[in-house]
Amino acid sequence: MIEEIPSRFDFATAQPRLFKMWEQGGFFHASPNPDKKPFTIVIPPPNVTGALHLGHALNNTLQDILVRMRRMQGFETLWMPGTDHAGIATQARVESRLKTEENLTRHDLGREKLVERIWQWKEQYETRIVSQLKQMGCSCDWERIRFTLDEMCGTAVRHTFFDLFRNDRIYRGKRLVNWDTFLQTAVSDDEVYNESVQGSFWHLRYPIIDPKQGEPEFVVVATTRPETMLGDTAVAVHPDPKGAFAKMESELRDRLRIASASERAAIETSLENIIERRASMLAPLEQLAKMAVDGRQVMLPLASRPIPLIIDTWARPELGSGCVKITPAHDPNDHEVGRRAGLPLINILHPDGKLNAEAGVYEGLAIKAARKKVVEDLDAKSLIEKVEQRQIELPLSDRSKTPIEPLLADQWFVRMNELAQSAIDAVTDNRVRILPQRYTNSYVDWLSEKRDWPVSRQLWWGHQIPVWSRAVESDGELDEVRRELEDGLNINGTSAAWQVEMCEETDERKRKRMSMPLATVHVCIQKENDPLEKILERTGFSRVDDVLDTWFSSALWPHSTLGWPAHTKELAYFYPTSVLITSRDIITLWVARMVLMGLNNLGKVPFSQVYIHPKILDGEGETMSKSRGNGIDPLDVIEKFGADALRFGMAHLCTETQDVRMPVQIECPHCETSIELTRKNRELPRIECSKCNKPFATQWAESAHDTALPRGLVLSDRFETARNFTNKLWNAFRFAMMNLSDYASGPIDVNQLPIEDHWILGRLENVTDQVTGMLDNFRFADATRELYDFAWQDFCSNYIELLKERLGDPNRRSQAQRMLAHTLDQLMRLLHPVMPFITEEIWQRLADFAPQRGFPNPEMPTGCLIEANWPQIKQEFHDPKIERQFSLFQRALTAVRDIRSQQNIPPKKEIEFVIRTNADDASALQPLLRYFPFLANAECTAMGPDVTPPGMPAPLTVDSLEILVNLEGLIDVAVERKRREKEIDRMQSSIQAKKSKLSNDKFVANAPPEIIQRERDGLTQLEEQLSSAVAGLAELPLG
RNA sequence: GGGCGUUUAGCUCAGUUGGCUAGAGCGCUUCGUUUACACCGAAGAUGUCGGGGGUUCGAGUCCCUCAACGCCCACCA
Repeated sequence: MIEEIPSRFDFATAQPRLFKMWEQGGFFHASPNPDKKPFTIVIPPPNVTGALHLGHALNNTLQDILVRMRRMQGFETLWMPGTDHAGIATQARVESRLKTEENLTRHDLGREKLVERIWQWKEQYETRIVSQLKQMGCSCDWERIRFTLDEMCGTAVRHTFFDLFRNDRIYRGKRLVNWDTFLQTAVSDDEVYNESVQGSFWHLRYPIIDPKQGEPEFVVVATTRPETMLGDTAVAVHPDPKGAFAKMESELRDRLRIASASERAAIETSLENIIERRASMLAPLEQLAKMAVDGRQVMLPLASRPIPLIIDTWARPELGSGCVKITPAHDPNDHEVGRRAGLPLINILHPDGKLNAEAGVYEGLAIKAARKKVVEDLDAKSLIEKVEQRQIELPLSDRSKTPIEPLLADQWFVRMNELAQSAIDAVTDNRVRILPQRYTNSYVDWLSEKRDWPVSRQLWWGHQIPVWSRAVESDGELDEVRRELEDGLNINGTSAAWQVEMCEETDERKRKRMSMPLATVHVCIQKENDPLEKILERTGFSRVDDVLDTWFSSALWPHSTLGWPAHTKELAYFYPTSVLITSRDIITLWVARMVLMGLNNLGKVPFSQVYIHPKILDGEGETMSKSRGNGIDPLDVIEKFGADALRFGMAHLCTETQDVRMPVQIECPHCETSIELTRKNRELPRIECSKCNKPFATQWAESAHDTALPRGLVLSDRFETARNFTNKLWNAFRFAMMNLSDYASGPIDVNQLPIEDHWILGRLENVTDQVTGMLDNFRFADATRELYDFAWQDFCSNYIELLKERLGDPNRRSQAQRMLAHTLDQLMRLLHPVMPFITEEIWQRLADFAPQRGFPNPEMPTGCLIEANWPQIKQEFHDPKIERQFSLFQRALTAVRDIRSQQNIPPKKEIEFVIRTNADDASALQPLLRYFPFLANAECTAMGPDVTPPGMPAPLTVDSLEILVNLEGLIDVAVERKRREKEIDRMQSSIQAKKSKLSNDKFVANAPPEIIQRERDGLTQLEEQLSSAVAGLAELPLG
């Protein structure tokens, strides 16, 4: 019979079979049930840009653990699955593939066709992601799967946008955006990264118009982007250089006072620089500041435009020339300066990165060419003071890897003032708790800035902004449009709303020159395909092309997926959700926005707890990513170690730390040797095995030569422990099967249970209590550790070993079988959330042999473990006395084994020993003595306070026990002497430490009495043990 | 510049409110194939708890300080 069960768990066939069973059994599906309490988690929707990585595996494992536990605890449990359309990321992927495979741009294809292509891509990747999640065992309600760009989410997005628009929380404004000239779209700040490159720093001379006696001829400004000078509209100088220098100096001196030694040198250097600089620069800067106040101008070279000299604190006297050119349309800081000073904005760029008509003769040149030409022309006029070479931080687009150009563009914004405050309040008054708590700081800090949220993106993939706009050129036209909207169309604000955006530029001539309309009228329509759309289009309105930031729809995820704005029964029952589990990098982007949108739309926070899990780094401390070649695919781990091992491994490393390191190996497909992946070898298309010397392919394999080779799995040996654990469980189950063939159900008589049964029942209760509490508090690593130790040590190594003796005794066999079935059953329940597959498999097979089991009376549990009851927390068997006695037994066992091992006594050689101990412990240990022959091939011949030591006693002391093993005829005197001397040494140093502690008056006076008593007792015991050990050593023959 | 975190065995990490003779897994050494399991069992070795100072009867744990590493945010004409 046992031959039918292989000695290793065949996870590869069990996983799909069990998952199908759960899915078909409808266990994943949740629907409102008034008899139960709801437990809801919404999945952080993975982007449809690619496959899931190990971070997702961690994130989703943790969610499934909670979901499965709550389901077993009797909650109506909904885990809402779905994916995110991930706006720019997805569009960029599809566009770049279009380029490489078909040499087409999105403009060749057109909006509709491109979006169609992206939908195809989405289908493909969504399928893949869902399959990955299912292979991991994720018990989401797959019938409810959503997509942030599907119709249901779209309705929620439109309602939300309309509501914000109507309540004046949405506006259009000019804003400098990070413009990607390659993709021709704005990208968000977090899609920009900086690269440090060697670059030039040009110092340009702008001639001063009509310099007076004693005034300089030029003002010098410095820049890394000289071509932007064509858009300059001022030169700024600090209004009070003297005050600025003084302030800097005093600040530095303050810092110097409290600085640490290591900081001192740097501060002193900057202090010297400031003082030196003030000496040479103060007078000229003050002169320039005065000229600025007098309204003087400089001549902008090449463009030959006079531009004003202005004062602004943005010009920092300590930097560069102390003066700064102001290009409001192409630099975020300059834009602010321009706004303060009322400067005109001159945009010199086309969206494709070529210069426009404002650039005069430079029109049509790309930025790079324009820069070269501008520098040449300035040089020809001797207007370049100097060129420095230095390290420059160059902003690049994460999507196209091309330089970012700040560009002024119309963008839509959400006013954050009140919304942000509501989200701050929700956390500060604990309606939402973020764990670990330290992350609340970044959440609150970020929201506190209350910066308006730019929500428009110049993309085609996303929720198109539901606004129709019309430019208005005169006051009369504006009145006419107003009348039409108010009277003609009778827009009353319930299903459409409108705004008038007046041009910031009041000078009509300038406005016309910059072709800015007097005003723009925006109409927002709540419902899709409203007839109003057509009417507006007939009257000169056109729809805004932009789509919304992907986070706009993600922000609605907890309620949009439940059907909002419809008043569904799901929404009423499952919202607010219970917990959100996510990673720290999207606390601001996502978590904060969900909170404020939940409050805005429903008046309730979307979840009460947010658990932030650690980030997984590779063995060198770097972020894992596919592009770096150090990313682990969860499917590789599942293939090699099984889904349960993946999950256990993930949960096991989930401590409260912010990062976790995981060394990455690639496995040779020929001989299964693991080869460490390092910075050196991780980007190779093929690797040669260090053991069998055969080559194999990696993810980078491209040439036919390489792709023909078998691919190595990218893994981490950190999953081996978990895999071994699954196998240990499997074999414990095999053992049970072997011994339950004649199982007969029936009650277990509590009064007849031996001490080891009391002990395991107590442990079971304790572990249930611990694990439940730990999972309640997101202490996943602690919970798995507890389960691992209990299952491996207590259950397998101790309890099963002890049961073997009873199972061989016909009189005691049936009670032992019932205890075995019960304990295994309970253990499987506790492990199920972490390792659903193997536990379900074992549990079901256990039912074949022992359908009715339980303590003290047998019951017939439900068919599937996934819906079985979570073990109850009782403390009936929790008994410290029994725990202590059992631990004494275990330590005595180890002691006897130790002697055997030290003395090299063959395992088959039976040995004898006696135990000298007090009457209480002796009677407690009595029932366990029978196990020594089984577990150590050793016989305890006598026990009690006055036993006579055997012929050649080898003493060993454990707490209150003195164990004397008879070594007659076995002894290696030299080894034994050494062993005892070592033990005596240890005792002596221990005694010394205790003595000095107890002779310290202050310790005796201050320490709590129980601590002192413990020291005294310990000392007495040690001294007794020592004297007996010394005596024993003296008796030892000399060899 | 502001905020946060980490530093404990060769490696990856635990160590709740100070009471520790500092633990686990992997790796290492020795022994073992007795029918659950060699993805196993038994035993063992390995630590100035990053450095220095302080508080305390007592510090891996609390405070100060120095150092190294990492993350986030801001800024860089």
